[in-house]
Amino acid sequence: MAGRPREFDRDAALEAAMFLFWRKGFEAASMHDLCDAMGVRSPSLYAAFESKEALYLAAFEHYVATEGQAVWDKLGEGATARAGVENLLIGMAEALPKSRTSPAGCMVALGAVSDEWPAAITRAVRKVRLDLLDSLRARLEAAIANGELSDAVDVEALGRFYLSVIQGMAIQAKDGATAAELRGAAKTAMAAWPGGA
Amino acid sequence: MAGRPREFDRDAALEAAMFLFWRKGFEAASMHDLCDAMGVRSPSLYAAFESKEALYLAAFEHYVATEGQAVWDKLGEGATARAGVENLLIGMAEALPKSRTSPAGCMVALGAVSDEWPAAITRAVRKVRLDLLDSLRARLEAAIANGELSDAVDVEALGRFYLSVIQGMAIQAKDGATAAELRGAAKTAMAAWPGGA
DNA sequence: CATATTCTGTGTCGATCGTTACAGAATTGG
DNA sequence: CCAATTCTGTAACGATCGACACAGAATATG
Repeated sequence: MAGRPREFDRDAALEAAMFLFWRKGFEAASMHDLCDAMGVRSPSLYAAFESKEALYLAAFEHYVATEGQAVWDKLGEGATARAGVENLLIGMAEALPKSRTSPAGCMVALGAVSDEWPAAITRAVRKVRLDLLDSLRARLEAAIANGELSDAVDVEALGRFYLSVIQGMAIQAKDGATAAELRGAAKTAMAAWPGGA
Repeated sequence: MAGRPREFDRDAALEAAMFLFWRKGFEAASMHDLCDAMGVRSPSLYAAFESKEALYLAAFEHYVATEGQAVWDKLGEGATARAGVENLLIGMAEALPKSRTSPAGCMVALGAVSDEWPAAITRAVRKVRLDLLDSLRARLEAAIANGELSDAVDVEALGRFYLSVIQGMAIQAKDGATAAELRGAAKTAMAAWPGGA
C-alpha cells in the first residue's frame, strides 16, 4: 500500500465534525466551518469523507454509537420496566443540557425536523427516533409479559408519551433549561406510570 | 397619496410565506421559493417586507396570532385547570399533524432550535415558547390558589413537564404521527396530574 | 533510485444565496 | 396634460455555498 500518509486523525476529525453538526445542524454548518473545526483542508476532507452529506451521516453514526447509546442503554438498566424508563428519563435530563464537553440538545431528537435536509439524512435520523420508540414499546411489552404491568395498558400510547417527554426536554435544553429543571419534568412524567407509584 | 397601486394582496402573500416557512424553516425556504409561493417578484417583496428576516418575523407573528392562539386559548377553557391542560394537549394533538390545509408541526415548538438562525428570530421564537410555559405556570398557580391543587405541587416541574409533552408531540407530528397517536400520548400525560384522575 | 500512489495546499469552479439598480408602467395631485 | 410618486419586471450584483483541478510533497514498493 503506497501513497503519502494522511496527516490528520480521521476519528478526531469526525468527532469535531459531530460536535459542529450537533451545535449547528446540517445546513448551518458550512464546509468552511467544518474545515476549521476539523483542522483539515477541503480536498483532504472530501478524500476522507466524500461529501458533506456523507460526512454528516458518518458523524451522526458516531453520535448514535457514543453519546446516544450511552443514554439509551439506561432503559435496560434497573430491575423493573418502571425503573428502566425512569433511568432513561433522568439520564436524558443529565445529558441534554449544555456541558463543558458537549452542546445542548440531541442530534437524534432535533435533527432533520425542518424537512429539506437531504433525504438520506432525514431517513437515517427518523429511523433512530423510531428505533427508540420501538425500544420503549419492547420494554413495556416485556413488563406486561412478566406481570409488572396490566395487559390493559396501552403500550402504544405510553411509549409515545415517554418519547414525547424526551423529545420535548431536548427542545428545552436547547433553550437553556438546566439538568435540574429537566429532572423535574422527568420525575413528573413518572407519575403517569400505570398503577401509580 | 400618489403612486402605482400594489397588485398583490399583502395579507394573502404573508400567509403564503407563513405556510412555506412553517414547512421548511427559515434557511431552507429560499427567496426564490418564497416569491413563487407568494406570487410576487422579489423587488415587490422587498418593498413590502424589507428583508427575508423581517418577512419571517411578520409571518411568525401572523402564525402566533392565528394558528397558535387558537390552540393556546384552550388552556383557559374548562372549569378546572386540569380540564384546561387536557383541552390544550388534545387541541395540540389535533392541530399538529399535517392536514389538508396546514403543514405538520409547529413554528413555535420547532422554530430556531438549530441555533444559527438570525438572533432576532431566535429571540422572538423563544419568547413565545417561554410565554406558553408562563401561561401553564399561571394556570397551575391559580389552581393552587383556589384549592384545586395542593400547594405542595411543584408548579415549575409540572409546567415544564406538560410543555415537554407538547413540544415532543410536535416532533412526532413532523415524523408523521397521526392525531389519534398524539391523543394517546396526551391522554397518558394527564395521568400524571397530581392527586390522580 | 525510480515509479506508482496518495495525501496536502492553493486556487477556483458553477450554482445559488439574499438583495438591489434600473427602466418602464400605473396611479394621484396640480 | 404634467409632474411626482410608487409599484412591476428584468437583470444583475457581491457573497457564499459545496465541490474539485491541479501541482507539489511524502510515502511504499521494486
